[in-house]
Amino acid sequence: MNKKEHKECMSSLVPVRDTLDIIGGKWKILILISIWEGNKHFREIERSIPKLSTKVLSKELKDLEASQLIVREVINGFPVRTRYSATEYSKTLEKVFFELGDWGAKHRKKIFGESQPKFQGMKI
Amino acid sequence: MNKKEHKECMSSLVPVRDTLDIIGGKWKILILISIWEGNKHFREIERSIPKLSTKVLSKELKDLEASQLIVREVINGFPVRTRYSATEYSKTLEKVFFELGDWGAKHRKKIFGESQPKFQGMKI
DNA sequence: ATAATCAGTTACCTTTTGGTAATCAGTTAC
DNA sequence: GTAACTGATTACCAAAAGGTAACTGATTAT
Repeated sequence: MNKKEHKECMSSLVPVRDTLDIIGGKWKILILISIWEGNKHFREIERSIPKLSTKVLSKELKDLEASQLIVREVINGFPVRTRYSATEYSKTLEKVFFELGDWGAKHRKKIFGESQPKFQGMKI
Repeated sequence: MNKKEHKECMSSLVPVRDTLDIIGGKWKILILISIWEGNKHFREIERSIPKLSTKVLSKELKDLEASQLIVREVINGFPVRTRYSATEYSKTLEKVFFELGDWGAKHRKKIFGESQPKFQGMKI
């Protein structure tokens, strides 16, 4: 066994980690999907995702903005409102999402049989 | 705005979360790739991944085994050895990995330009 | 006047995660 | 006989993540 090659062979993994750093974690994709589905405002997004606190939402939105997946606009008005929207760039994640969802669905069948749980039953 | 639809629309997300629960996190894919690349034994895998501690590796291997992505065999012998190997089933993750890596590579280019960091430079 | 809405921020505390070092038993090399 | 290797497990501590509740300031509805 040639131990020389151990460390170098892992470099293929860096981009994979990059992606997971950006969309991984408990909330990022939930939030992205919520915005894709049409939720635009802070409270609206918050209410669309059970158990998500304002503090965490606030932080995650900043992360997503920094990754250029969403845009934040402040609308001056009576009660100040902000509008979050998904960028064109965020749509490049479509294939990634499709594969994640596809594998997850098949895996769920393999493990649990045919049952398809509701969002409620999700362990968050 | 019809608030009725908020909760139901998120159900598409469940399988995506399932997948991320299984291969997400700091170490899971690193370990899987290490095994795919040919590392078979506990110490061998440990040494192939900088900064990975025995405690965490031990836990992650159990998780991966529970997800049926790897198999653990104990080989009775002089110093007891264990052999970890990737299952056929783990190969169904190929497309997922490809998309994760592909998006990550493009994203890295978008953010940093052409530079391609070594494994060493990885933030772990 | 009082309460509620909007979009957050802050302080405080708990839970989870992760790292370090010691230890186990058995065997081999020096 | 002493050290080192194998594959872990355990106890102990540090850091990170996450939850709760209070509060901002302006406005509108009761």
